[in-house]
Amino acid sequence: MAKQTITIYDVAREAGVSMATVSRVVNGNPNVKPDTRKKVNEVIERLDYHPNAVARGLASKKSTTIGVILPDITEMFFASLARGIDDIASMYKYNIILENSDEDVDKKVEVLENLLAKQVDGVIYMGNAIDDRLREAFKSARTPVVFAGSVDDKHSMPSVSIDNEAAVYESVRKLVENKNKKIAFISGPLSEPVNGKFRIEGYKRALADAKIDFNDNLVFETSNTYDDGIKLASQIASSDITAAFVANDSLAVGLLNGLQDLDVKVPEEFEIISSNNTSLAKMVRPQISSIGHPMYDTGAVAMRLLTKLMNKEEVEERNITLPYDMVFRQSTK
Amino acid sequence: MAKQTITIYDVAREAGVSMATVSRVVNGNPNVKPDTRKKVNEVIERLDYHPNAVARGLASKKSTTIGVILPDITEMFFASLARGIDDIASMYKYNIILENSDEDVDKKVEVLENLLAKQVDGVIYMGNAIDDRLREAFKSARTPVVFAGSVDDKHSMPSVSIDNEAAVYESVRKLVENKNKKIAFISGPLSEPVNGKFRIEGYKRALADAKIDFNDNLVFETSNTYDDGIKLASQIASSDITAAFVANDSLAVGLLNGLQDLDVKVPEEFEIISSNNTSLAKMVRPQISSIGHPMYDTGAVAMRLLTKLMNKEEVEERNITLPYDMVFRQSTK
DNA sequence: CATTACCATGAATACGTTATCAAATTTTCA
DNA sequence: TGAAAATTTGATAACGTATTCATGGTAATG
Repeated sequence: MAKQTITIYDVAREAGVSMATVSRVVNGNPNVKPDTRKKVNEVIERLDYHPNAVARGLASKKSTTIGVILPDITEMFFASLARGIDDIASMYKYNIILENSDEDVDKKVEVLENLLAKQVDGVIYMGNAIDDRLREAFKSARTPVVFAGSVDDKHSMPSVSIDNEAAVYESVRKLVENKNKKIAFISGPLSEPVNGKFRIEGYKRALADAKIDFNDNLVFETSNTYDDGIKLASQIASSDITAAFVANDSLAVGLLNGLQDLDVKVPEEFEIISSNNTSLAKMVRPQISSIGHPMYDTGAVAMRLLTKLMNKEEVEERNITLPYDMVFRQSTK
Repeated sequence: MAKQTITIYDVAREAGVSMATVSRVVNGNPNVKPDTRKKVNEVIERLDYHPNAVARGLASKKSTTIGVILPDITEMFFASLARGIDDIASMYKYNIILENSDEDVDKKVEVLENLLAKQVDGVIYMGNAIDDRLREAFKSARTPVVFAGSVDDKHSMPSVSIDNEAAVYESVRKLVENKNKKIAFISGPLSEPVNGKFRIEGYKRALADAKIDFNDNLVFETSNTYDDGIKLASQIASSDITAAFVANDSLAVGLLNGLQDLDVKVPEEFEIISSNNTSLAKMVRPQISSIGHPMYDTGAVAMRLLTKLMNKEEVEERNITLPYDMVFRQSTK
């Protein structure tokens, strides 16, 4: 009953060839006579032989596995990216080892070492915070790494993302055009470059273009959660702010619902533009205007870039910027 | 520059011991003198030695990796389960290889074989459809498999889930108590046992208890998407149906928004109870009453069960049913 | 002090492939 | 037809670790 694992050696013996030949057949090496190929394939079929990927990995030094590090798979944004990655990965016969980092530095480094120990052929990193220790770990790894959905602000790593500065600029300009004078900037931690550097720069530039003074009191640093959006609502409602750019959809929905619970009319009395345009944005009422982040494509392109790097192909550009679009819905006039 | 991989052999030589001893130290084998352990550890530290997990896997026949098969990681329900799985997995030092199946039978079988080739120590399967071919593949695998979030209706596989029949019964009973006579049952494919068997049985039982005749025209079979919920709305609105159990949150939100767009008042004119209580349910207005499915816990418990099976520990019960709770919000009176 | 039991260690081998290189076979071409 | 070239094949050595079994050393026992 206990059918023992059948190996390449069993196939070789049964087919009357050497294991080298079996290996060639399995790997599609052209240097094998059609007759023997057929014979070997028959035996493989008959014995139901499946190559052991671990042994193969040891011998070839390739695992056909890549590591994916992300903050939290339950965040729609990262799940969408992950889906794009996985689809392209499986197209190229790679598997994905998923690791949730919770944006915890120690955990990230640990997780990376773990992945490297497993001999992954490449790593895709998602997440906004990146500290020197992690950057160092990435650099000393002999394994290609691609950032997806964010860029290392020092541009030391290959990456795929959108131009967040421009996208936020465009969003805020729209709010300005709609006659708003007091426009809030609401995001997660400003320590993350995407917020504290790129996005806020876009915000400032749009204000400057409109000759509106930047006011620190209009910058709200919170977490990217629905609940924090709700909490923020009363504070916002009791101010004279009339519009906000919100860097995350869940956060924006929280704010939206919170404001409406306080009888603030959106968009008549308050306008909102969020970032990412996850499915959430069109599921709430009023539907939220949002920066259309090509999430799936970002993952897909990142994975494609990674395949090139793993293959040591020449890549023209290591830092890829994907186009975004502005999706205006009912949360703006 | 090109720092070559340093192996257990390098450590052994440098520490003046055999590789067997190094292996013992690395694996925490108690049979090693404290002095030598210390010495070896120092060398490991100094050389920055990291055991090669692939070689280890080949030698020990354990990969400390498990496979996770799910329909689509971008569905909140599965993402939450996956998160629970991952947290427990990393607690037990396992890694997760993620595979999206898209509920495609061929792809599932292929994906499973791929996972087995990679010598995963266990598999967690999520998804509602399961055909004989896949069941056969699971059974012939010498690797433990656990179903999470669904049960094989033949109970041939270990599983962790809630009692969907009871949960739907309770939901529909609530709708009956609220004086609804025409109550719709809306779900994804009835070919999936969770819908076509468990959930609809609960629906029928609740109707029978209330002496309401089961009417096939009140059963709507669709897909679990927001858009299909929207589409369904006009059909529902033009009928005399006054309430619905909806087997999926996205679908329910689509229906809710669709109805409201048609000026149907929820819950005054139409009541909705959905299944799963993902974060979506409380993000829309009115908030949706829902079956509180312990998604994270389901994943966590499934993973814990899997560790026991991989460890060949005795398990008292292979089919675990987790408690759910009913979360009544504003979509019911 | 001699004997036994136990603990710590090392040598050698297995794990199942791929890769290298030489040998054997076939094909080509003058 | 014979030599050279090209193609196909096999023997064998990695790959980096865990594991088994034997052995030497040390402590315990009488």
